[in-house]
Amino acid sequence: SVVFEMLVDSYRKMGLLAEAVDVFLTIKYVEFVPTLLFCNMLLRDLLKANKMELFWKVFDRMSDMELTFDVYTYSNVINAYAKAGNVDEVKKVLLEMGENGCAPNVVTYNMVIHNLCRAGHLDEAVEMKRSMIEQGLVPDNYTYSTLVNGYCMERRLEDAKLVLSEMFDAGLKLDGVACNSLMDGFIKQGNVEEAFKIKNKMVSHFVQMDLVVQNTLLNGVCKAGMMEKAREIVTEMIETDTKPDSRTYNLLIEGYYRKHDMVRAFQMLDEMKKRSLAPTIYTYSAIINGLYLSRNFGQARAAFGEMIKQGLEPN
RNA sequence: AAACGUAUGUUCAUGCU
Repeated sequence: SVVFEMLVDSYRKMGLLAEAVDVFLTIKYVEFVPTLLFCNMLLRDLLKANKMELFWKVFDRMSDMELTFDVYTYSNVINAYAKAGNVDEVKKVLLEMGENGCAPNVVTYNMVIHNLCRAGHLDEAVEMKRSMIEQGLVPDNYTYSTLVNGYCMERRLEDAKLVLSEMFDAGLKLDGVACNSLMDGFIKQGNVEEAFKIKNKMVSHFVQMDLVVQNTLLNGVCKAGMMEKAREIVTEMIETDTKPDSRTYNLLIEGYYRKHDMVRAFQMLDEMKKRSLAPTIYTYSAIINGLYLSRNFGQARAAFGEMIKQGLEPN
């Protein structure tokens, strides 16, 4: 069995998943049961690589073996159904695992709650939080942040705020991810001011301003045309050693082109390249839109050509 | 033998609405 696992492992690590699965499936004719961890890692790789047919083949074979699945196994199954957008099956996994003697934990519930939120079933998601408490589990930062984000996606910002206070009342410290979801929610409603109020709250609670938060705020000010404020944010990022990424520059480029300032937009593109950040399809989209807006169709076409040359696929 | 090793939340572009 050691040789067997080494063989499958080698294939896995070389990214030859089809081969790994082939070997795995020969188990039927061999007289041993592989370890659960080993199977779980194979499932995880198949999920990551989007090889869903292989995933289910392996899972079916696992079901035929003398294995008792653990929470990791079921997490993989949940992710598999989630990938297919099948929320009903996701919920069923929760019941099934209970029947099979594997009690769902906080992570399992969080995954289900996340998928309910994604499907827009917020009431069910909240209900799910209630039942996890009934099971003696304690909702954590992920649980609350997921719900905050769920409400934000539905534009129910007041409800989102309530969850945030609930989290705080539960004794959890102010969570940067939850705050970011809320800020993003307000920004998408055009309410930059409210977003900055949340930022100030973060500062007063000593919550780290990370790259994601700064990009969120930058998105707000750039969309609002507040480019002086945008420069301030970037300066603050550099001072606090939060390295801008390609999204940061994409947002700046977008902000400037919306103001018909292609000179500064191109300056941002240069600065981005100087920091050895590769332009993405978003970068080129912004540049092309800007050039189109200023009626530079030739340059727009040239930018498109350059994008192709960089090996970026137009979508 | 033990330990280690596998699962969960947030940010960017175009058009139509």
